[in-house]
Amino acid sequence: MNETLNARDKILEVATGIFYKKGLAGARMQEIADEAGLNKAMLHYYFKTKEQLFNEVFEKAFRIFLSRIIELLNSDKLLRNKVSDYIDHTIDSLVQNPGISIFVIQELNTNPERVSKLFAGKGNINLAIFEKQISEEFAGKVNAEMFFTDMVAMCIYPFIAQPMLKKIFKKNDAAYKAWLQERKEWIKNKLLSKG
Amino acid sequence: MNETLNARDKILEVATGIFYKKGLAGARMQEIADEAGLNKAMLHYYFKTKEQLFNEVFEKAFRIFLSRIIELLNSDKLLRNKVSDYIDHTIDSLVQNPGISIFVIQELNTNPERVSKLFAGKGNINLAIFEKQISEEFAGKVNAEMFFTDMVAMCIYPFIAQPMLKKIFKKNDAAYKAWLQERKEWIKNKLLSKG
DNA sequence: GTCTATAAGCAGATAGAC
DNA sequence: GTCTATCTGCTTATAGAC
Repeated sequence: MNETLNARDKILEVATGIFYKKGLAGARMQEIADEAGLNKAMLHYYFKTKEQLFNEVFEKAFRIFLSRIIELLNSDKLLRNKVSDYIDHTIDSLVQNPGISIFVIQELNTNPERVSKLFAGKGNINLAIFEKQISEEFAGKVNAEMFFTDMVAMCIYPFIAQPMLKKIFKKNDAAYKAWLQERKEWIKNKLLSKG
Repeated sequence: MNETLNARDKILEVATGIFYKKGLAGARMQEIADEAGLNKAMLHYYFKTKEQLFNEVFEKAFRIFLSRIIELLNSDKLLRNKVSDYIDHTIDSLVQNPGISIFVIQELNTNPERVSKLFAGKGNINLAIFEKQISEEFAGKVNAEMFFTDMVAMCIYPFIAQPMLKKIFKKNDAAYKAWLQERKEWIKNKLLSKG
């Protein structure tokens, strides 16, 4: 990315890529050091332990993955704008951060205590407003939890299952990216239609 | 589960749980041995290396996760039966195999070469029949790739994001399981309605 | 701040007795 | 088949020079 980063940021950038791909247990400090162009001692100088380096990477990932979504859902935008913005933002953000969804999900599963901590901090997702909007829009026929799950699932799953879907649909990287753009509109229609 | 398993099967059973939770790199042969009630030497006696033990676990997981689905999709059932059966089978199967979805997805991501190998073997997913059925049912208005992705995503995502969704929806294990049963019917309606 | 060299501990794998 | 004891190599982490 950027060649003018200081050592600490360079380490973080490189560590992000490696932790995303290999997880905490699979990543090697040596590999991070090599790819960042320094030695292991420097990693420990800036981050003390592997776990601390990992924590910084994870917390940033979680913010990217979730914080704007919480904000958005708790806002007082119109439902269809809210949904539309969620879909655009999520898909764009995941295209720009390859591997982030699996990384976060994997870690939250290995380490479920994190979920409690993280939600306790930044403020919870408040479904109340969303629920009210859904109920109004669909005359009580649509369950907010189901709607929310559908929305998130339809956006995130294509990233989680990317290798499998590429294979099944016989798409290369470029074609898959284009397909994800099409998919934005598909999801909006699917969610907001009154079937 | 079963107390009358022979040593090899007991190891496999225990290893499955541990690999599901911690992955290849995070799992410890010592932990598997302890939980199976024997020692590390026995693990190597039956499986030679950790990787070979892991491979057996993964291949079985992949079969559970995918093989019946391929069969089903390639069958000549009516579309609505096909979809309905897929949803019921997938959700029931994932309820009975906690952690399997993340495990398979994680491994296919760490190790994408596996995807090619596995699909090369058991026979590919053939979308052709499915595509034709969709096109007929929805008068050409529904794209088969999008439909397929929606179907899979809506079923699997609730398992992948289980810790997060439990927290957001404030459900305990029992309530979440009940909700998953409700969700079966919700997904069927959502997919098969003509909005 | 950055490096080299090394300590300390751990985990996978094997040898060999029973 | 099952065990204990041990080897070997790898990985995190630190000590200490510059």
